[in-house]
Amino acid sequence: MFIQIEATSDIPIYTQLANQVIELIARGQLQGGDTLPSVRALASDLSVNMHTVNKSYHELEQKGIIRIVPKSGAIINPIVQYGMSRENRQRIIERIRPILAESLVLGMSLEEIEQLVSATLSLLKED
Amino acid sequence: MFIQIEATSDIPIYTQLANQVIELIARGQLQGGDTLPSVRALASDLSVNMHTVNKSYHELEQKGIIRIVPKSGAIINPIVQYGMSRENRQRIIERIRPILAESLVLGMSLEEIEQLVSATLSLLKED
DNA sequence: CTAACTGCTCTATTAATAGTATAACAGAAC
DNA sequence: GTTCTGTTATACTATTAATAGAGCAGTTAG
Repeated sequence: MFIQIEATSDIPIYTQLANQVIELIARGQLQGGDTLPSVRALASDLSVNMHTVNKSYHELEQKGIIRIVPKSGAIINPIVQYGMSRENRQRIIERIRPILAESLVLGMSLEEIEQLVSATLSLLKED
Repeated sequence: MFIQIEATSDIPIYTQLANQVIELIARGQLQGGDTLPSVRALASDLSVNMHTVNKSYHELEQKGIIRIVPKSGAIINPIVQYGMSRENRQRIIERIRPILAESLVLGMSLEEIEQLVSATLSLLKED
């Protein structure tokens, strides 16, 4: 698990952590069935508090990305193709919408924005 | 100016406000040269504190979307086509990247994501 | 079986952020 | 000249982020 936390970032540590786990899954370096390190182990590894890692794991669980088995560990859910619920889809739109609006206002064309999205998606698939 | 604030939202008021101004500009309902209401007027209008509106305006100024003339008012900058700086572009990517990664992990295909982006961009252009 | 490890809970503290509130300053607009 | 403007300063409350330590109870490995 290659995870790096930037302490100076304005992004909360537990969000940075969740985002990086998500990227590892998107990239295939973590797969359904794989287990995440214990909250204590990862906290120690990152020099971060146990509760911070715990909060991160629960955020991932709430998103439906992992499941947490009490007294045992955190397991990555398999990616369900075509399993995107309307709620999830709506949540994604609400998060992406202000960013797209800002891109338009900053002078990007529709084509430029779509190209930026494609490029970023490709980036996520690289090793 | 049709702006609505959701007090119960987990999104800060000043962010909601800035996002809605940005959408109004993207939609063409606000154009370069137009002025925003005074911080006091808008604060009173939205039943919100003056400092909250002030913070919102400064966020918009920092993004390069408006300029604030001291003792005068806030004026919307014209949209500069092809004026997207590398810094702005990078900032957009960093914000959109974790959302795209999550979409992939939740089971969306590349095509579905690109379609969702296009649909959201169209939504932003509607009246 | 025992010991180590696990997620979970509880309590506490510190620091930062969001929002409100009031007041005052000085320039702009009418 | 009065009103309105953005700006600054201070203060207070509430919430969140992060750390810290302790303990509980189930799981797992030796």
